[in-house]
This record gives sequence, C-alpha cells and structure tokens, in this order.
Amino acid sequence: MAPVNLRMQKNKLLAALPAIEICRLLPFLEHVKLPLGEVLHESGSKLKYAYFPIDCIISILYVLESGASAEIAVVGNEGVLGISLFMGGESTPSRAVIQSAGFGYRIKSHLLMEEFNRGGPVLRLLLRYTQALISQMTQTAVCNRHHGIDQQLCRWLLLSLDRLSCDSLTMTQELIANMLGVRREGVTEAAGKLQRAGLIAYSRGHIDVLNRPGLEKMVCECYTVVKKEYDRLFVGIPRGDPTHILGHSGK
Amino acid sequence: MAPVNLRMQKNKLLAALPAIEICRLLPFLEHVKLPLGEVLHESGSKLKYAYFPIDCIISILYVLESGASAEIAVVGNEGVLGISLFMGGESTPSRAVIQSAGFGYRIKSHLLMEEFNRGGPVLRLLLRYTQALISQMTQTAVCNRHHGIDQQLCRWLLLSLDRLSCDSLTMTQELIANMLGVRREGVTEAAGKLQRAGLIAYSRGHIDVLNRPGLEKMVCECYTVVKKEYDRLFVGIPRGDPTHILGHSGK
DNA sequence: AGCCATATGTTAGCTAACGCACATAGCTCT
DNA sequence: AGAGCTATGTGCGTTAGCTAACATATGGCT
Repeated sequence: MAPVNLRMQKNKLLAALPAIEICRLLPFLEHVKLPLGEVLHESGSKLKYAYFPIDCIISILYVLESGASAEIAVVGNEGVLGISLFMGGESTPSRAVIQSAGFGYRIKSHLLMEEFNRGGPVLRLLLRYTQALISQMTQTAVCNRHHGIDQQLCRWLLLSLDRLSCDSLTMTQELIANMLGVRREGVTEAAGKLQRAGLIAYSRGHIDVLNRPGLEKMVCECYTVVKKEYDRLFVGIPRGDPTHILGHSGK
Repeated sequence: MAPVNLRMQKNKLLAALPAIEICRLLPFLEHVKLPLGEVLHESGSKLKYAYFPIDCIISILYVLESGASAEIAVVGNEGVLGISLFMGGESTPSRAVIQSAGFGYRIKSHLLMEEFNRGGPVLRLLLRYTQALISQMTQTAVCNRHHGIDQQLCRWLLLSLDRLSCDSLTMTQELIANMLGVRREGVTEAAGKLQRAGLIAYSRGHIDVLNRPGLEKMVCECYTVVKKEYDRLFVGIPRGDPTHILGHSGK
C-alpha cells in the first residue's frame, strides 16, 4: 500500500492544499470503496460525510415526483461531494449516486465544516471549487434546453472521461438515459450514431472511446465552456496532469 | 426621503445583517436606478459592483453561441448579484440583465470581497444565499428538461411575483420567451391558456395576475421546491414579510 | 451446451415544440 | 385621424423526442 500522503494526492482538491492543512485533515480521512449505484446522499437528508473521489465518479441528480430525473453535475477526483455542508444548508434537494465505481476519501461532516470555518486556504479552495461546480450545473441546464441528445451524450461522455483519466467506462444506456433525463431508446440511437462514426465501441454496459478528438469535434460548446471554467478557476493551483498523479502512486 | 437605514431593509439580505455590519457597509452602498434591459454583467467580464436589488428583478442568463438563451436564476430583493466575487472567480460565463426595472444598492466589488473575507455573519449569510441560488438554478435545469411551457411559465411568473411583492409585471412575451429559452409563439399559447382560465390578464407587455392561488395550483413542483429551500435556508433570519417592510419606508 | 436475464436495436404512431409566414390589435406620435 | 411601430394571435408543415411494444444479441450461469 502506498504511503497515505501519496494516495492523498489522487484527489486534486486535497492535493492542492498546503502541507499543514493536509496534515491536519489526514487522520480524519477514511479511504472507502464506492460501488456502482451506491447512494451517498438522498434528497433532503443531512449529509453524514463529505466525499473526495479518487477514481470514481459521483453523479448529482434531481429526481422529480414523477420519477423522472436529470443529472445536474458530476464530481470526480477534481472535486468533493458535500458543498452544502460549508455553504450552510447541510443538505440539498438532490440525490448523489456513484456513477462509476472506485475509491474515495470520506470525512465526517462536522470535521469538514470545522476545517472550512478556520477560513484559510481550505475555505478559499472549496469556494472556488463550488463556483466551478455551479458553472457546470448551469451549463448543463442550458444544454438540456437547446441541444440534441447526440450532443448531450458527447458532452456527458467527455465530462466522464475527464474524471476517469482513461478512455473506457462501464455504464448501460439505461443509466445514461437517467442521467440525461431522456429515454433509453434515445440514447441507443445517439450511441449508434457515434458507434457508426467510429468514435466509440459499445458493448453491454461497456463503452470504449476510440477517437476522443473526434468526440471533441462533435460536442457542443457546453463542454468546452465548463472545462475552461474549471481551468480558469484553478489557475496557479498545483494540480499536475491526472496520469502523472496516478502514475506516482502506482509506482 | 426615508432615513437610509430604513431604506436598507428593503433588501432582505442586507436587512438580515447585524447592526454593526450594516453600519460598516452603509457608507459604501450606492442607491442606483436600474432600468429595464440594462446589462449589469456580461459573460466572462469582471464584475465592478455587486448589486442588492430593492424592487427590481435581475435575470441571470446563459447565452449560447447560436444566440439562444436560457435564464438560470432570478435575483430580487431576497438576494444579491455577484456571488462570483466572494466565491473566488470574480466572473461567471453568464449575463445579468434587469428584467424588471426598479432600484437597488450597489457596492464596489473589492469592498464586498473585503467584507466577506472578515468571515463573520456576512460570510455566513452570503454563502447561505448562494446555496439557495444554486437550488434555484438546478431546479430550473430539471424543469427545463421535463416540464412543458405552460408549467414553466407558471413557475416563472410566480418566481417573479415573489420578488416584486405585487401582482403585476411589465414584460413582453418575447422577453419571457428569451428567459425560458423557448419560442415567442410558445409563450403566446401558454399565456393564452392562463388568460382563458382567468388566471392572468395580458396586454401589450403588461401582465396582471388575477388569481394567484390558481397559478399555484397549476405550477409544477419546481416552484415549490425552490421556495421551500429559500425558506429553509433563511429560518431564524429576520426577514419580515415584504409588504411589511415596504410599508415601513413608505410611511 | 443450453438457459436466462439483461442490454441493445428497431419499429410505428403520437405530441410538444419548432420555424416560418402572416393576420390583427393597441399604443404613440405627428 | 391616420400612419407606423410593436405586441400579440394563428395557422401551417416539420422535427425531435416520447410512449409502447417487440426483436435480437450477449454474457454469465448451471
């Protein structure tokens, strides 16, 4: 097992913290397995933990009374689940589900809140991250309104890939449809187009991206806007490229 | 002219601050007129001021390259425009426009940032407000995805009314269409239905709400969710009902 | 190998919203 | 009063996405 302080760096948010802060948090960070489909937070309930993903993706979705749902943001190793803790509400009307299995760190709610309330670099970093998350949410809203399923699927795929640092993911069309808030058949059709174009290979819940530049050529501006906003908000904050960080702990 | 500290209370966020904080902010708050259509913030540009609406509504919208747009949130006297200032980004990829003319207070960006960075009640209040705003944004996203124009129009009307403390507003169907991100004809049709149902009266850019309870019966859950979330997040914070506060300064 | 659950593909009709073109109606200004 | 602009109402044909039902394919299991 790699030393804890190396593993830590797999979450970019944690990695961006000064050494002093990391050391203080370290004893409270619990390394946990996060299996596909696990619900980390149900709408309206209080969060017990905040989660810092390492190699998993958490999907934040809103579920309507009718059962219809829509994903409004994804959280990967660039972020944290649980902004409502330090924003003051302690809960949100949304559900958080593991969209891609993996590992993460969790920390008890009150500990993160205490750390935030110290007001130093932790506060500033978390707020910056929150703003990036807001831009992801709002851009998703606009994309929902104006763009077709094809483009939304591209956006969704790229957002997911960015958070996995690899070019394949495990996800049925049914689940993607839930995320995008569309029919499963709609996803089948859109995925079929991408497959025929040679951009992806789909097979029973497993997607391989064959031509990422091709996807990027086809995606709507929404993806780019969000990506640039994340980059802009983390300028000057040490992050390193994901493969580099992953490579470190893998050695 | 009413004493300044009474006028102050017309913005609920300012009114909720302890006296000490208000006194410190007072000299820097500028009372400004905000005419319909004025753009307070263009996508990507740095904010020079934060705005605390008194009796106007500010619309936050995202504009796509194609020119298509969608409103993602409204800000009235319950809030403030400029959360990106204290969140750390200093700008957002959105546009802020006066949707309903009126007055507000503005304060220079750096002054609000300094005040926020003191870390006291101002910080906590602004963050709580930000979370409420986030819930508005996300619920709008879901509503965009799953609900019809009729329901969205109801939601939009009620959200606007709540921020005006009266039952009429000045707004062409064309503009509403831009906000909702739909065709003007679509709004005409939806508004026609509401008019035939006796809920509103429409006339050349002026809407009178005749039967608000009726509207509330017809609106989708999205409106209610957002309203409850605002209420929840401001429990224990003195707000008073809007008419009461307006009545005060009008005496 | 054969079974079975699950994932994906395909079809057909339906509806909401779209783009476009044009008709009417109300305000404002001379 | 009349002109002219702007806001609203209406009627097409078109399309993307929906509901619903079914066909096929694949991987795991006994």
